[in-house]
Amino acid sequence: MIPEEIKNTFITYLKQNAHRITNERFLILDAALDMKFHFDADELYLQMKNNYINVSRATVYKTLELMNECNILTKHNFKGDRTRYETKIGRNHHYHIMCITCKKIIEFEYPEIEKINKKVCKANNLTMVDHTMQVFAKCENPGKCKHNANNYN
Amino acid sequence: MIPEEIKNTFITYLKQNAHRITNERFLILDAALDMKFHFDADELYLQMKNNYINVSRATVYKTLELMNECNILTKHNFKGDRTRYETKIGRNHHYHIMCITCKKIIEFEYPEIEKINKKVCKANNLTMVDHTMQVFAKCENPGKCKHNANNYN
DNA sequence: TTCAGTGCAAAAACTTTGCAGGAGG
DNA sequence: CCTCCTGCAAAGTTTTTGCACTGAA
Repeated sequence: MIPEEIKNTFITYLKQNAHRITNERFLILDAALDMKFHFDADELYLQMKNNYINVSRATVYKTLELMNECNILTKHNFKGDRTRYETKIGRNHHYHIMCITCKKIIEFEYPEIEKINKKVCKANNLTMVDHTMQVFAKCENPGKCKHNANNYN
Repeated sequence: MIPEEIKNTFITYLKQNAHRITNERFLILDAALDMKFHFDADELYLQMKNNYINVSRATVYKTLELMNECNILTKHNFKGDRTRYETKIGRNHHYHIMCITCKKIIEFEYPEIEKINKKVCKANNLTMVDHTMQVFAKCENPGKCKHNANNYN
């Protein structure tokens, strides 16, 4: 079930940009919101297939891009890894630390960073639209990671 | 001409990790240091070819990875674009704003962000190794970007 | 009715790998 | 002399595209 507010955000964006309202787009939005953590296009496609929701890979890629454009999703890249997505809904802006030892990801919030970025953009006659930060770190004792983190995949 | 200090950093890293000291690796290091801005593996490969320095693409990819590991280079990704590299030599850590209107890139320094990240890592029993941030912004009047920026490519 | 969206497969773009020959330690 | 490195081509991975058909407006 897609929250009304998000659905409206999506519909508004589609209409404003002369995109059509299609059932596939809502199926993909719904499935993306169900993904608990970061995911990539192919994972979402397979997840949907698993649930007998058949849309093509091409449509998944295109729709994720639309959802990124209207700020329902953020894209992340961790140094050359495939592009991963994350829904923004109900979440404050946050950053990612990847443990280079165990590949797990820790998230943290730090509102001041957003303020800094907005300020710098303004000083350059720009309006900030989005920002992402990836921090890479390692455990003190490799092989025995004790930090509290999510699985990457 | 590769600065002695960088050369030594590279050699030390190679030796410590049982990698061999080869001529190709120095050719690629040299060429990478000559690149003025961000570049990707293929651009570097073609640039070298242009200068009649023949090494294979595979070797370029592998060597860039080594140079990243020993902190001579940083990797960046701008939302799904290909992996781009940047030499760290003689530069403070800095961040990137990409104008989504004209695709140009502005760099800025802000040492406090690094401090914040180190602090957060420490709080999670981690040691920060690296970090990258990409800010996306747009001009006030699209089509007439007046900010002072570098070409992306 | 019209034109954007879809699915499919094929292509493109980027990166890694296997292997045979060559060179560093 | 034993490995690791290199170059090449081939394969792998991820993403985009062309095209005929379908369906939203």
